[in-house]
This record gives sequence, C-alpha cells and structure tokens, in this order.
Amino acid sequence: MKKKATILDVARKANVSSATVSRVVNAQGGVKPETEARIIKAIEELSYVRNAIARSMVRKETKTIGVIVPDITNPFFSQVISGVEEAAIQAGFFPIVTSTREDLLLEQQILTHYLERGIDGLIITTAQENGTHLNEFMKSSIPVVAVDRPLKQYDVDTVLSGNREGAFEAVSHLIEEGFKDIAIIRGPQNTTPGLERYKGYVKALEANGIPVQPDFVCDGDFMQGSGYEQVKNLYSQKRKPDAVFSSNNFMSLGAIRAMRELDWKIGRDIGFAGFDDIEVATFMEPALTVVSRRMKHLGAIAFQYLENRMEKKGESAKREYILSPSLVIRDSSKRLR
Amino acid sequence: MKKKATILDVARKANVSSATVSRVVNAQGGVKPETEARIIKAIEELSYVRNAIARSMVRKETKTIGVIVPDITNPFFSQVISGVEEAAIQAGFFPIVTSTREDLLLEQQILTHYLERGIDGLIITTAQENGTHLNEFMKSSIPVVAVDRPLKQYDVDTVLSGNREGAFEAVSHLIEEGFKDIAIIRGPQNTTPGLERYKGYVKALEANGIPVQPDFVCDGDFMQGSGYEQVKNLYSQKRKPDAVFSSNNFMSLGAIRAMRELDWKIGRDIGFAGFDDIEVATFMEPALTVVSRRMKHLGAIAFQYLENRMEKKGESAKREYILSPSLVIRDSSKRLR
DNA sequence: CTTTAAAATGTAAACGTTTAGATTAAGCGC
DNA sequence: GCGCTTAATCTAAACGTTTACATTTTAAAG
Repeated sequence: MKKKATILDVARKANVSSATVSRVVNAQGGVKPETEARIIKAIEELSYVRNAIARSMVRKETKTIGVIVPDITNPFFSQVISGVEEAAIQAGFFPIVTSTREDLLLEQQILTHYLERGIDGLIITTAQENGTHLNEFMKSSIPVVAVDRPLKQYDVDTVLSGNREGAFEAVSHLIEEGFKDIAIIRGPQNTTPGLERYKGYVKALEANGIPVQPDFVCDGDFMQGSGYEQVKNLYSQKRKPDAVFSSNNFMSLGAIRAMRELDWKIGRDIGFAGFDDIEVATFMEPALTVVSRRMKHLGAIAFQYLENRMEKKGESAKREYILSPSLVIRDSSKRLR
Repeated sequence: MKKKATILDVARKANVSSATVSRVVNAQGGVKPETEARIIKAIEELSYVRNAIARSMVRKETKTIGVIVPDITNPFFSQVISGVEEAAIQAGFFPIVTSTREDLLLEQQILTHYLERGIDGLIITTAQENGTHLNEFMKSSIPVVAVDRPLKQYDVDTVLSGNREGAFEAVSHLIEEGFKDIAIIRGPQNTTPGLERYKGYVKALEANGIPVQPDFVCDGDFMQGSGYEQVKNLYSQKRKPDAVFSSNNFMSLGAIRAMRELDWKIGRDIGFAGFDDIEVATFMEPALTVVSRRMKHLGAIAFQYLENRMEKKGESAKREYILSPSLVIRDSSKRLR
C-alpha cells in the first residue's frame, strides 16, 4: 500500500493551499463552492483521511475520554460503559475504556498511559478509593468524574447510587416480611459501596429495634468466592440466620451456590435479597429480590457531568449526583411458610 | 494548572539538548551517567511526561490497537475483550475497545475514527460479515484479525471456534440421550456462527438417520427475544419437539424464559442444550448443558495473531485458528423420565 | 473605471517529539 | 602533547495539521 495522502497532496492536486483544504475538511465555510468541489474531488481520488494525531497536536485536544472500570466482565460495569459510550459518541467524543481487574498497579499504568496519550476527560471507578496513585494524574487538571466509588480527596464530580438507601429498603422489606435474624455479607469496608450498604443494613435493623448481631455480619470482597464461603460459614454456626442480604451481585451468586449445596432452601429455610440486579436473578427459582440500579443511565449521567466540566475548564463546582435505586421484589424474600 | 512541561523545558533545565533528553526518556543508552541523573532530576522537578501524540506523529505508530465487538454487554465478548486486553497490555500495546451494538453504521463510524486516529492493528467481530463497509478501512493496510465472524473477502487472519463441531457434539449428545424430535433455534444464516452451528445440527441428525423437520428449524437473531418467541412458536405446533438446541447464550435465556411461562418443564417434558456457556446456566434448575468456549483464550490468540502481523508488516500469510469448544453436560439434557 | 469593502485564499509559524548526521569531548597509546 | 578512536552531545529537519495574519480576488458602489 502506498503511503497515506496528506493534506498537502490534496492541496497540490486541487491547486489550492493547505489552509483552504483544511477549511473544507473542517466544514468551516468561507470557500467558494467550485473550489470546494475541486477539493472534495481530490480528497476522494487520493482517498485522503485527516490525521487526527497531527490535528490533536496543534489543537491540544483529543476528543477522546478515558473510562476506567475495575471489571469489564461484571454486568454492572459493562452496562455503565454502554451508557457512557452511547452518550459520548453522540457528543463527538470517543471513549477509551480499560479494565483494571481491581489491580492498583495496572490502574496506575493506565493512568500514565492516558496522561501520555492525552485524553480530554476521565470517567473512573477506581480500584482503591483512598490510594495516592491518582495524585500524578490529578496534577494534570484533566476533568474527572468518579462513578460508584467517590474520590473524596480530589476536586472531582461524582456519580453515585443510593447505596445506603437501597440497602435500607431491601433489609426493611425483609423485616416487614417477617424475617428477624438477618445476616449481611458485606463488601470491603474501605470502599464506599461496601461501607454504605452496610450502614443501610444497620439502619434498617435499628429502625426496627433489632440489634445487630456480630455473628451475622460477614465480610466479603465483592467476588463470588466470598459470598460462597460466608454462607457456608453462616450455616455452620449454632444459631443460623433466617435471611441473608448480600452486598453485590457476584457475592449473591456465590451465596446462592452455597445454599444450593447445603440444601438450605430459599423460600423454605431462608430468605434472600441482594444488591444489584443481574440477569441470573430472574432465572433462579425462586427469583431473587434485588436492589436494582439503572446502570446505563448512570453511565449517561457520568458523561454528561464530564462534558460539562470539559466545556468550562476552569471552574470547579464539585457536583454530586445520586441515583436512587429501586427495590425489585421477587420471590426470594417471601415470608417462609 | 500551569501548562505541561515539554522536552525542551527539561533540556533547558538540565542544560542539555532535547536529543539527549529523548535518549534518556526512551532508555536508549549512550548518555553519561551524571548527565542522565541531571536529566532525571529535571524531569521529576517539572513532572514532565512525554507527549505520546507528538511521538506517534514522528514515529508513525501509535502502540494502540482497535477492538470492535458487537455487544460489550454479552459475556462472551466481554471475556474475549478481557483476553485481548491482558495480552495486549503485556506486549506494550493499548487496546481501544468499542461496541457497535450490531449497528453497521456505527461500525463504519468507529472504523473511520480509527483510521483518523491511527491504530497499529485491529481486532474485529463485525456486525455484518459481507458488508462493503470495511472496504475503506482495508485500503489502509493496517493489520486486521477477525474473531468469531470471518471476513472472507479480505486478506486477514481469523480466529474462530469450532462452531459446526460444537453444535454437532451437542446435538449428538441429545440424540444419544434418547431425544428424537430435536428443534433448533438458529442464528442469522448470513453469519458464520449462525450458519455453521446449523450445519452441525443437520449433520448430527443425518449421522443418526433422523430427517430434518422443517417445522423444527426456527430462526432467531441471537437476541433473547427471538429465543423466547420461537419456543412459544414451537409449543403451539401440533407436533412438539422433545428437545431444543439453541444457537447462542442469549437465545437460550429467552427460550428458558418461555418454557417457564409455558410450564414446559425441562427434564420432564423437554430436553435442552445451547451454544455458549453463561453464568446463568449453572444456576438454573436443571443446570444447562452447553457448548463452552475458552473465551479469554480466544482473545489472547487473536492478539497473538495480530501482533505477529504487525511485526512483519508486508507478508500476508492469512492464517486461521480454530479453537475447539467442549461440551459441558449438565442436567438439562438428561433423558426424560 | 475607480474605490472600497467583503470574500476567498495563501503564508508561515506553531504543536512536541524523534533521529540522522554533524560536532565536540574524552580516552588512549605513543 | 599529538593523533586517533570512540563516546557523548548537539543541530536541525522532519511528522501533518491548524490558524492568525497577510494577501489577493471579487463584487458592489459611486
């Protein structure tokens, strides 16, 4: 393949200067129709395509935004990404998404890459909320919005969901249904979702005069394995809970798996509710009661905030958006017969 | 924030020329240790970070690869992506992933964007195998590898899974189990996976002397809705199948949903097997028998092929890799009692 | 046919690197 | 101290755009 045609090649062929070509390529107007026609013809004949790299170089903007999530494989994040993507492309920005697999080092690498490569904005769900690994990036003054996990120490916008509120609703619902000994599988307590959901749990119990049983508070890491283990744990205790609330979708899966193995039957022996919906939930028997979030919407909002920040560069509003989740009641939380 | 420091700022501060700084930044050696120390100090003080855009401009390579999938939300693709990502980053390349939502127009837009922006290679599962929308991109001579859906008309490497083979195995298994009237929910017949899996189905029937019943061949579009509808269809026929083979994970989900609604019970009234595993499958009761593929591996291989092509630019080997799937037998295909 | 304003086009300097090729410095044997 | 070789460093030209600013062309007005 012959080398790519440049704007100069086009200019020569159309007998004009590069400036004029640039003007038509960018649809800036102010060029005589017949000249324009000539240029367009030349562009087609040479199958010229403008070099965005050179363009970015002088423009000092890339029309590109970075998106960092911990796990692209988690339906929650892939939905959020999908929402961001749609909004961004719509607005003429191109999202570059990468997944950190919850690896801090990798996150840092990616950040550095973004810094070198140049992005106009960043949407991030960090692997660690309180790390210092973001410091370097933050120096760049590139607009950032944090999704799902806030970055309190920095001046960034934040898009969250009502974690506490959602958990509160779910647990309250369990209580209403008549469950009393409700265990929770928590997420990491150094993450906002983990902590806040736990708080919601506590609040719901307290509001109903039920003391928090330390034995019923189990720690997980948002991964399937921990949900599994903790249920096995709970089952081995002398006093077993009569319901379980799991703090995220993956742990719910693990929990259910364990219950199956133990023949600890939902609907007969135990009630269940979890945070975050997941396809599976509707296919289980019984179907799972979950706190559900409009994930694509979350992504769209995140982009909207980012765009806003990118437009008015200097100003730092530090906005926060909290999307209320909704409780989807299915069979797993029905009172035991 | 003050503007970014450039290599020249560093050079001035360290009292050397930009060339020398470049050498240390790129670790090319040939610079006196004490000079290097001075430069590194300057870099840190100015918190200089090299501008990849300018770099790409002169180097004419971006160390970036494009990845296009139809649906990032489909676990199959997010796993493949994950595999590509890991391999790419490992090799010093940065993947830029975008999802087309099976939209041809969007795919074209993305391609154009890639062309402008410059990528060193492309991994693609196209939304339409026989479109002409790839022509423009192909002119660029950027290496391409097709995943899951081949691009026969072009000179590209291909990474596939044994579609026919997998379907053949699954259907044969159903037959062995004693099912006779096996229906298939096909994928689009203008896509390789859709067509090939159907062929596998036919082959398995024929190998066992079972005629293909036109009434048992249903057309779907790989989306949940079509699986759902086709099962309802099948159920309404005078002569119902005693087993269903679904051509992909999403349609399986829809199919199962319909069966539930109809109280057409797997294990009692009907047998089931599907192509592609999905988390859900193991959580269903009964658990689903599926053709499973090592998706991350598929992604890793794809990158490997791409890297190979990127290295030796000119040569066009046109290689093809076919990953054999494996049949995971669970309860849904058990002989009816 | 001038004059003058507006429209169209051209010129050339940036943008921040990399990299041949040129130049200078350093080290060594005598 | 003089060549000579090798190491270290520098110079300056790319790379392909965009864009102020300058220049030319065109059209309208007189």
